[in-house]
Order: sequence, then C-alpha cells, then structure tokens
Amino acid sequence: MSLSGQPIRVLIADDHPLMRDGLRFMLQPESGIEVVAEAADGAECLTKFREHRPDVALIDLQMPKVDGLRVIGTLCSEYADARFVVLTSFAGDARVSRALNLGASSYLLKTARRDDIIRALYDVARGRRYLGSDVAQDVATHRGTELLSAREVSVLRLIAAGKKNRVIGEELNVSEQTVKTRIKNILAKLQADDRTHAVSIAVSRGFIDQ
Amino acid sequence: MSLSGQPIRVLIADDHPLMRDGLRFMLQPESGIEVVAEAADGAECLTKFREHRPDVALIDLQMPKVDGLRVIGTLCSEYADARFVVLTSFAGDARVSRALNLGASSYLLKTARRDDIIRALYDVARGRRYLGSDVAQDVATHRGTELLSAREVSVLRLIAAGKKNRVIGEELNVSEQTVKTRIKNILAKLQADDRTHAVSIAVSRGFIDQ
DNA sequence: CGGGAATTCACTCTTTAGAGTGGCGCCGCA
DNA sequence: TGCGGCGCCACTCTAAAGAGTGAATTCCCG
Repeated sequence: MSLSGQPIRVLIADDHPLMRDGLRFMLQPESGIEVVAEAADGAECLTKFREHRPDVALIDLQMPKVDGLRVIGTLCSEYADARFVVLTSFAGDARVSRALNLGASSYLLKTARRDDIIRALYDVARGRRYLGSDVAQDVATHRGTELLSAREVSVLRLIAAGKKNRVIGEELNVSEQTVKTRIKNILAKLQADDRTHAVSIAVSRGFIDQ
Repeated sequence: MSLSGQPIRVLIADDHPLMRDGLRFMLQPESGIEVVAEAADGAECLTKFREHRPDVALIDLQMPKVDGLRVIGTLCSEYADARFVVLTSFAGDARVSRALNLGASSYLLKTARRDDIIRALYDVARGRRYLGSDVAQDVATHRGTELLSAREVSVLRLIAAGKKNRVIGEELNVSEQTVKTRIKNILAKLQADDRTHAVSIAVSRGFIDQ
C-alpha cells in the first residue's frame, strides 16, 4: 500500500508487447503511478511480483504458461495485501466472478479508456474496488443466476470436446446416468436448449475458455 | 504506394485505445512510417480510409459497428491499390484465409513483436505479402483441408444457437433432411464427432465467431 | 460442353440425448 | 441436528441425431 505522496508501484502483465507499450506510454505522464516491472506470461508474472512486490498488478487473464486467474489466486494466498486490476479482452460474468473471488479488486475490458484505468489503479491502491461500467452491467444482468460447480464445468469441457455421455462417464469414473443428471442440471442453470447451446453460452459467459 | 524516400502513410484501426497508443508509440521512432489517421471502429475506418487514402491500413478484425473483414472487402473493391495488414488477437486458419481472400496482404497476431509489425508494413507497402510465423504455421497445418461453404456456416451458426435440425430447416427454408445432409458434410470436413464438437472446432478455426 | 462442387431431398436404421421421476450419501452451515 | 446443495445412480420413454445409400438440381469454370 503506497503512502500518500509516494507513487503507486505497478506491475504490468500482458503477453502482448503492444499492449504493454501502450500501458507504459499511457501511465508515464501520471506522476502518482510508477511502472516497476513488466511480465509477458504468467510464470514471469509470479517471479516479478515476488521480486518487486508492487502495490498493484495490472494483469491480463489470457497469458501463456500460467493462466492469469491462477496467478491471482496464487499471489493473493501468498500475500494478503496483493492487489490486482484485471485488464482483459473478454467479459463474461463467470470470469469476472472467478477473478473477484480469487482476490482481484478490479476488472476492466481492454476497450477501457485512459481515465478508467488510471482511476482503477488509484482506487485499488487505496484498497477499494472498481469495476468497468460495462463489466458491472454484465455482472448485474446475471446476478442471481446460479454459477456452475466444478464438476459441471468438467462435464461441459468434455461435451465441448465432442465426447458422448458414456465416454464422459468413463473419463470421470462415473456412470452414464450421472453424466445425464449433470447435463440436465447444466441445461437448467444456463437455460440452454441442448448441449451445444450450453457450450456456446458457457463460453460467452466465461465458464470455459475457447 | 509510397515512393522511396517518402514515409509510408499508415491508418491504425483498433477498438482498443490502449492498442492504438501502443502502436503509435511503437511506430513513432520509425522515420519511414507515418501514422496519418486512427479509427476506433469499422465505420470510422471506412470514413478515415476514404478521407486519407493511406498506403497501408493496420486493422483489427474485431471492431464494433462494422466487422474488420467486411471493411477489408469493401475498401479493396473500392480501391484496387488498398493494402491491409491484419493485426488481431485470434488465429484460426479460416479467418486468415478469409482475410487474405478479401484482399489483406498480411496477418499478424497481437503477440507479434515490433520487428514483425514494422517489417509487415514495409513489405506490404511494396506490394508483397507477410504472414506471421505462427499464423503461417497454422495455415500450413490445415492446408489441403476443405473450407466450409457459406451454407454450411449458416447451419453451423444455428447449431451453435441450440436450434434443432427441424427448426434450422424452417429458418433456412429447406427440409430437415437437407439440414442433416449439410451437417453430415460439416462433421466430415471438420473431422468432428458430433455437432457440439463441430461448433468448438469451427470457433477455434475461425469459421464462426464466439 | 463436361466435370465438379454446392445444394437440395427421400428412405431406413441405430444410437444418443433429453425429460421425468425417485432414491441415496456426503458435507457445510445455521 | 436439520436443511440445502452437491454428487451419485437407476429406470422408463420420446424425440432427436447420426450413419448409410441414392439421386436430382443448379451453377461455375476450365
């Protein structure tokens, strides 16, 4: 946590060199913010974070080697005062919820303007939360909606891979009937018409990737 | 086409302000390149292109209002000497093929480094083509693979929306049998196990979005 | 003009998915 | 300790999907 008068020390983690350049360039004129390190993937982010202990990490979710969500989870359990601003291309209430539950304080889309990002960094450094307006609306839209359990997500991933219920059962060591029950639950929760529709919805809401 | 000695006039089109900043910042020290305009969506890209007639447009595919692919198609048919470098987050051989067929000269991923982008701009301004190594490999992997027809993509989109074959038939004004035949063809072309798998593959290869 | 690809459609048959219903055990939390 | 959520499983029944085979049309291109 930065004392007033001292700049906020920021770590930038994004696998796009262009995006890192854009961020550094954008934050440069801001005297209250100092970029102390950059990381191009999740593993490097872990290393650089432990090395520099920034006040806030500005982090993308889609990163090679180690997923951004995992990075957030790991570092938040290591350091109670770790602060994260997620800056990513994808919305999806489930992804946002997961990030916030893992310890992120802010979630912005890459369509965000300079003001949003600056404000998020200041707010989060003060221990507050800041959601982009579009993200907040997305979350609000699905508020009250049930999230999927870990088991349901596992089943969904296998469905997306084109596996039949019998095969899914074998891979998860349960009966085909159990798989059917799980799927029925998934369809109800996502309000999907069939398994294919469920996968589409799950992807767009961020339960599963790709 | 820029004469030697005169800088290449470039239009940047990307809906991420950060990315535009990064690009401008990256291209600034390059004396052979001059950024003459920026656009934050497809419609603006059309306007700015017609207004400034850049030598090369550096364009993202995912843009609001008008899709990047449509922008490329439109401008290439308006101006025979229009040149495009696609710079986007998503790979997928089908997306690349579509972009190149519509008239793009280069396809890079946003993970590209400065050298790649600079080189692409110079090459394309000279009328040559330049594919990122990762993109080229992706295309090569699926070389010889049959692409999907327009009708097949339509069917696939409706499948992804959770529509049943009968409903798909009604929406496309064909019989349910025809839909089945189409789907059988799609499964064969994509080497998919079932309709759900087909949608997954189609998304990852860029035949359909989201 | 011939060949090929795309699109359309029909008929049969087997497998799979999904709806409906009911029951059992585990675990966390009020 | 009881409730609720989660996970497990069985049985039935209907609708849908997918495999297999065959065939007609249009339209573009060499």
